This record gives sequence, C-alpha cells and structure tokens, in this order.
Amino acid sequence: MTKIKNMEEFAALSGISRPTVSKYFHDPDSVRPTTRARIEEALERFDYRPNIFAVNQNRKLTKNIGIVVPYLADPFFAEIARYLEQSCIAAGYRPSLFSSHGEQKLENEILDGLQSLKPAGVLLAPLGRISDRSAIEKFCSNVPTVLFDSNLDGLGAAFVGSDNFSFVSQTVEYMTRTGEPPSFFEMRTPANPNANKRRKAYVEVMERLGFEPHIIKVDGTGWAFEEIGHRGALKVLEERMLPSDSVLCSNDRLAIGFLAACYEQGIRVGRKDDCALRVASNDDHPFAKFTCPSLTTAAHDYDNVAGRSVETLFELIESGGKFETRTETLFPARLVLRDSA
Amino acid sequence: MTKIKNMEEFAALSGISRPTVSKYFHDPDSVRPTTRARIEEALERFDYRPNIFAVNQNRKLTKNIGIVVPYLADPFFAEIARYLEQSCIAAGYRPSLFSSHGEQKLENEILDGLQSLKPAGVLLAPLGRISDRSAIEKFCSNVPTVLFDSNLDGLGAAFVGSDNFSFVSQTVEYMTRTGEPPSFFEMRTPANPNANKRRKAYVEVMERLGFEPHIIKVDGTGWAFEEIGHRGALKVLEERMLPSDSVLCSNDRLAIGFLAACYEQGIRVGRKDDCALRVASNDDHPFAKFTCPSLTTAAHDYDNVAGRSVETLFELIESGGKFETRTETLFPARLVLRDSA
DNA sequence: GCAACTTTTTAACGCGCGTAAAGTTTTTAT
DNA sequence: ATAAAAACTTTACGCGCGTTAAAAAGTTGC
Repeated sequence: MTKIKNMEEFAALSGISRPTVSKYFHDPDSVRPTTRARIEEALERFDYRPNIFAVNQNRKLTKNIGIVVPYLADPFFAEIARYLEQSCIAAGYRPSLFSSHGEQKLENEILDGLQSLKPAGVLLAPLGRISDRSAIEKFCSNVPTVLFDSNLDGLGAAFVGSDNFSFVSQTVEYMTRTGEPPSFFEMRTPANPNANKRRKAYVEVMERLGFEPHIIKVDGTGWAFEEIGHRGALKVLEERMLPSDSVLCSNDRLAIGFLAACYEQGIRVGRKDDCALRVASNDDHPFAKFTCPSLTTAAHDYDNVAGRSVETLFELIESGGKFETRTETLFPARLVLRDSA
Repeated sequence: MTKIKNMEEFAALSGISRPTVSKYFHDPDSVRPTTRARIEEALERFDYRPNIFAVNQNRKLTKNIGIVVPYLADPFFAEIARYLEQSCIAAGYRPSLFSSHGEQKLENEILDGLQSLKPAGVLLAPLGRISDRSAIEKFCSNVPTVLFDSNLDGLGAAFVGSDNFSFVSQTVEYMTRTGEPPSFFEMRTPANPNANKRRKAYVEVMERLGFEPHIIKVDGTGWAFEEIGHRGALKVLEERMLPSDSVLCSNDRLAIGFLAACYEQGIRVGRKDDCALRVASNDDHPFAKFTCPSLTTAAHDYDNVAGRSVETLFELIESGGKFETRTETLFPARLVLRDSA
C-alpha cells in the first residue's frame, strides 16, 4: 500500500484523468457508473483523500457548516448539538462545533473566526439578550445562517425553535386543573429571550383562566442556573413568598436548584398528600428524570427542532444563501408528567 | 474601508512587502518593531486576515489542535473541553472540538477526519474499553497526541489524568472513619478504564483497613449512567443487597441515579440520625452540588488536569512531536464533604 | 564613517486542487 | 449504422500563500 501524495498521483494509479477524479469527489454521481466504479476500486486499494485545504481554497462554496451554541456545558445544548452534527455529516457536510460559554466576547470571536472558514452555512443558537446584535447582523449578511432555540428578531434567514406559549400553557393548565394556580419562578434578568416569552405566556394564560399571576424574580446573572435557582428558592421559602402551593419554574435548571433547596429545607415536593409544594418546569432537561422528586415538565421536541433546523439550512444553502422571506418555525411542547407536580 | 482580497493587496496598502507580511503573521516578533507597527497600523485600518486554507496548505505545521472527548453531553467533559479550548486559543492555536458520543465508530471517524486537518497536536480522551486500540495507535503514530482522562497503556506521547487511587482512598477512608465501611457500586462492564482502577483501589484500601470489600455490579451498557444507576439502585434496595449502611459509587452520574432511587423508595440518605444510608461518590460532577441530598464526593483537579494536558501538548509540539519517554501525570483528588455521607 | 550584521525587497517557484477550453472517445438515440 | 449527445482526456491557468535566493536597504558597533 503506497502512500499517495496528491490527486495527480491517485488519478494516474486509478487510470482516470485528474479532472474527472476531481469531479467525482465533488459529486460521485456526476461521473459515469463505470468510471465511478474504477475510482472507488482504486480508492479501496490506495486510501487517498483530497487535501481539505487545497479543496476549499478555490471553491466558492465549501462543505463546512458551523454550529454555535451558547453554553455547551448545558446538556440540553450538548444533545441538540449532537443531533445537528450527525445530520450534517449524514448530508455530506463537515460540521464544526463551537460554544460561546455564555460570553458575548466569545460569541463574537467565534463568528469572526467562522467567517474565515467560508462555511456553506451556520446553525446559530445565540446567547440572546447579551448577544451583540450588530455583530450578529453583520455576520448573517455575510454567511447563510439559520437561528435556532433563541430568536433574535429579524436576524438570520430563518428561525427554528420551540413554541414557548405551548410550554407554559400546558404546564399552567395542568397545574391549575389539578391543584392551586402556580407562581412563576424566574431570573430577574434572563439571558435567554425564551424566558421573556414564557413569562408573558404565563401571565396571559393565568388571566385567561381567571387567576391572578404571581411572578417571583430572583437575582443572579450568568449561566449557573442551578445555583441561582437554589439561592433564590432558599430566599423564597424563608420569606414565605408563595401565595399558593404551586410553583412553575421558567426552566428545568432553575427547577433543579429549587428542588435542592426544598429538600434541604425538609419541604416535600410532589402531588401526593404528604407534600407541601408542587413544582413544575419547562424544557425536559436530560437530568429532569433524576431530580428528587422527578420533575414534571414540558419537553422540547428535540428531534423536530434539530431536524427542521438542518433541513432549513440545507434549503437555504441550495437556494444560494437567501430566502425570499424570513420564516419562523415553532414546535409545540409535550407535557411530561413525573412526580414533582 | 476597502475590501482586501489577499495578502498581496494588503502588503501594498501597508507599504511592506508580502514575504515580510507573511513572516509577521507567522510570528509578529520576527520582524523589526517599526515594520511590525506599520503592519499593525494597516491591520486596524483595513481588517484583513490571511486565508486559512491557503495558509495551511503549505505549512508542514498548522496551528490546528484537535480536542476529542468521549461524550460531550456529560457536563464533566464539557467543562474540561471548555478549559482546553480557552488554553489553546490563548496560546495562539485553533482548537476544534469533537465528541465521540460514546461510539467507537464515531471515535474512529473523528480521528480519521482529524488527520486531514494536519493538526499540530491532539488532546484525546478516548472512549476507553470500547476504543479501537489499533486505530488509535495508528493515529498516534501519525499525529502528536496527548491522552487525558482515560489512559490507554502505551498509547499517545503522554497521559494526564486523575489518580484514581487518591479518589477512592479518600472516600473510603472518610466513610470508614465516620461510619460503616462502604460497598462499592459500579457498572458490570464499565466503559472507562478509570472505573477498573477505582474498583481495585477500593479493594486494596478496604483490605488494608481490615474490612471485607463488597462490590455490587449493576447491568447496563452505554453512557446513560444515571439511568443505569437508578435501575441498579432500585434492584439493590429491593433485594437488600447492602451489608452496611454505606455505599460508594464508582462515579457521580451513577450516584445521581442511586440517590433518585433512594428518594423514590423513601430512604433518607445522609449522615444525620434520621438517615438510613450514606452515599458517596467520585468525580465532583457539576451537578453533584444539587442532588438530594447534595453529594459527598472526591473532586477532580479540573484545572490541573486540563492545564497540564495542554502544557504537555505544547511541549510535545515544540519537541517536534516526539518525547523521549512516555510520561503519565496523575493529580490527586480533593474530598468534598456535602450532605450525602 | 566604515565594516559587519540584520532585515527587507524583489523575483520566482511550488503546494494540491478547481476549473475552463478544446479535442477525443464513448454512449445514446434514431 | 450514423449522427447527436454525453463523458472523458489533455492542456493550462489560477487560487492565496509559504518559502527561498539574491540583491538592496537599514542598523549596529567601534
């Protein structure tokens, strides 16, 4: 098994001319079946692959796809990223994964560095409120981009995410139907725009059902949601700020902190008779099944959000990087009943 | 602000010749301070950056670094990856992050694809038992590689990880000193070599202390450790397989499942009088603080493991990709006392 | 101010592949 | 069988930059 240096050499060994071999690597179906067979036969014998850097140097359209998430240490994004990666690979693209780690500076740097990769397209879940809107706007005007998870009005060629109203209406309706109406537990200045939509939905649904909305805002910034939820919950419990026995957390990671605080305070959570509190939440975080008690929550439609995101990006790429109009696709939540409410 | 097309054009605008500009980008200190100033001045006015693909095409040594972890949806690896990424960037390298998602096939594909990136070096946390040893061996012979977290005997130029004996000896000694000796709770066929080292350490320490080791092996494969721990714990509790009131879990994710099972069964865990069980563990997973009760565990020295890994890789790169001898660096654990034991 | 360095410029080639044009061979259709 | 269409070969240029060799310019020490 000789070492092949370049396409010239490989072409010679396979008995096919270099331009045809080049064509083959660009799209195997673009050559005659017989020549394709000869190339692939040689490919097995010699194990050659085109030099990525040389390939991408001239092509206007590379096969690179950037995937950017706001915080990879959150298993929710790790899961989505995994799905997106796989889909890209399956479609013949080369995904590169990046995490903004909750920092605007990093998000900007990533987008900056991404440009020099000349990506065919980018799947971007922005930080949200703390994103540098103008930087992202500029980026989107240069690179075909589909936003997911967090919407930034008007930015990107399309948005795919979850319908926050669907999340909250299901959890609120369930809780009011089976017990007392819930207070809404959230961060004072949430980083993610979904949080704001959820608060609004909560107020709307509560009013429609004839209940008085009651929002509890806890202090804290950054992405250490569990810690923030934990501290906030201790304060809430200590100061008896709850008008009812029901709490709806804005997201699961806050709820994880909330439940930890309840446990420490000896407050039993759940819908059984001996429980003093019911706690529900939104997201269906991978760990929600293992909280104590297990968390009743509204689940993202992971598969559809991720699937539709890549589909949309592929359409965008094939349309030459521009859509007529910006579309927003929202998938409804699925209520997951567990023990906490 | 004109659009600069290439280095030629930028060189002209900055009044410096192209080879010198090229030299500058390779190493800013390699040019005279006055010319450096002129280049950087032009850089501010024109916002040019060399084409990555063209740059990497000719250089034998790129500035790319591959980071490969076995399972990114595990926040432990997400955290480490984050640290590694930052360190690489700070050192002027371009890290690319990959997750094997627990699959040998993917791990091989990643290493395969990584080769064509001509990376200066790779930080690899292999899957462990299910890794394709020969594939990794081949890869390591082509690319300067530092293994971390999971050691594979003799593979890679160096290994940096945690001292599993230190983990287990601290947890076991603590538990025996403050109560009954613990049983050891683990997966029957652990994917990670650290698990085997921990079991051995458990047996050794128990025997040294004059206690009978008692190992509980639960079924299950894959990386859904919480689920496996949960199911296993239900069985253990139901069949009363525990000879004492103490359990040491091989890792935190198993412990999270274990604690969830205890909660469901109404078994209070902790070191207080009203508790029936003590549960400790190893790793100090990011979520260990928020379990119910919070988890007593032995913490990885994250910073040192990650820091030493990149340092070692940089040394390796500067040594031309080869070390005289393969070194193994192990960092001890730090016992974190919380409420579960 | 002059020799000895050091740095920069000029000129030119190469990397591995994309791609286009013109000519040749093979396939398809009638 | 034959013309038309499709696929392939040959030839050649270009991409953006690394890199080298020789010549020119700038810097340093005495």
